[in-house]
Amino acid sequence: MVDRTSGVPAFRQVAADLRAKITSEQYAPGAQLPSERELVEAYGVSRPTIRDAVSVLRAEGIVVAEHGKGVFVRPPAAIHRLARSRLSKEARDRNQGAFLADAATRGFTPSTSVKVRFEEADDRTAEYLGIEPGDEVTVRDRVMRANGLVVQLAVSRLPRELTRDTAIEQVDTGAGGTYARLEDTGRTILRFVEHVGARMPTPEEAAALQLRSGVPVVAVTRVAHGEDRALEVNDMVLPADRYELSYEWLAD
Amino acid sequence: MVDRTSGVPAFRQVAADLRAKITSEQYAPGAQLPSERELVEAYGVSRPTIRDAVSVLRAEGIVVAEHGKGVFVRPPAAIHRLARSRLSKEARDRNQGAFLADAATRGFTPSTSVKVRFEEADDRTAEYLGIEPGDEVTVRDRVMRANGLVVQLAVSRLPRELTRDTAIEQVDTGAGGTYARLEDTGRTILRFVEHVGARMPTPEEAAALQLRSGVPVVAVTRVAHGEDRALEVNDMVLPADRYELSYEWLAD
DNA sequence: TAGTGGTCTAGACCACAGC
DNA sequence: CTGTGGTCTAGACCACTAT
Repeated sequence: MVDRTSGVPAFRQVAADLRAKITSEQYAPGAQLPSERELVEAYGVSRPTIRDAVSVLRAEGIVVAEHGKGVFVRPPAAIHRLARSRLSKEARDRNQGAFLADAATRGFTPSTSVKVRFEEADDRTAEYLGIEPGDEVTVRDRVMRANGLVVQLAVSRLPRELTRDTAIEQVDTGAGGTYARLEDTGRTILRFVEHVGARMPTPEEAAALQLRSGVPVVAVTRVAHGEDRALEVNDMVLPADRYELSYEWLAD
Repeated sequence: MVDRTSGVPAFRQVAADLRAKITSEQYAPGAQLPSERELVEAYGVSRPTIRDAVSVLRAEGIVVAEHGKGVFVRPPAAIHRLARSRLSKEARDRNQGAFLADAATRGFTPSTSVKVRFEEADDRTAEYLGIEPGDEVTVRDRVMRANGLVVQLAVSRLPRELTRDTAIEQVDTGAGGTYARLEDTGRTILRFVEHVGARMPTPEEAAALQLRSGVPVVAVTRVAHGEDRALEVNDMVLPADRYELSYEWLAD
């Protein structure tokens, strides 16, 4: 039952009570919550109020609703750790790039869909690549799947002049991937910089990644630098409930 | 007006229409949306339906509601870049640690509240620190502010045996911070590992960080390793709309 | 005082899951 | 078929902001 004199909205009281029962494992991971109509009885409020309470927990990502079945405590997802050291030259030479390198060390079957297009650099891309806005860039738009499930979206952009007459402008870049083809042309990759942030997905991303509500995405922008210029900027989007990034460096 | 024959729920149609007007800058960043009652007229649906539509956009973090004033397109927040190279020994020696190092290079006035306590290691902490669950750990719980605004929560845990009779068990650890005191005892920090993920904040975190709805947090777990063992595990929580982490490494 | 968003009710009907 | 969540209505009153 809710306290009508406390000043705290009824739906927040219900949400807090349900949350407490979840964190105390009175409702364990995977367990079903009482139905909305049962909660109406239990707390003495109307169904829209119960739905407001449940939607708070859904936005927090701690429960999921399944139409026709019920509301369930979200079980913790299996976290994949992506170690960035996999981008070493040695690892690149062994296979087709960072994503497949990761697949190889784990048990899953990777697949990738690639679309190649050309566009004019926007301000942000131009800044990262050290070129002028409007300059032509080669865009490799990739959807990566593990066992058929979409797990990552990635969009690479390179100055067109670096990719002309190379397999980078083809869907299949061959062994070693984009980075190997860049090195074929005499460009050496010396340094990587990654910028890591998080945000809520766009509706398109939520659909592509099959994200449940309340799950943010991790947005990674990786810039590959050569001897005298930036060679590639790669924008990656990963579901935050399935991935964790690991970085390691020496203290001095 | 909504299309009642499409099968798409009315509130999603309204949300999609408003979202399109926002991304096309018909409603520019910072601009006020029409009031809910005006939207009721414009789309020919009831107010709860309009509120459902707006709450979709709020969960996506693209609008913010201000009680008594209106609903506004969220302007892009200023992003602070936290470069992890600031953890070099040189930088540590110059000041009191990573957070103050960051403040020094920017214009803001930093302040920190610290609470020290002791507890038994849980499974996760024990695993990171290479100790047994139940072993005593020293916990430094910190709230970091920039110009008074809470910008980061951090909880450090160290094996108690490493901190006994050191300033690490005091609120003020002195020049160079925790890492410098560890090195005073002859422990050298050789390696850092960071695990980066994202999730929706708990209600406590949302309150402490003054997070608006629809803003995730970036969760960083940093482990500092010495010559033969892990010395510290630090769990940090940052608001994703204000921070971005930068990592840099050499390709080979 | 007027306008805004926030909360809440008591229903109704629909769509989906499972027996 | 029953029970579940999903959508929607037409109001009501409250709390906050600004004039």
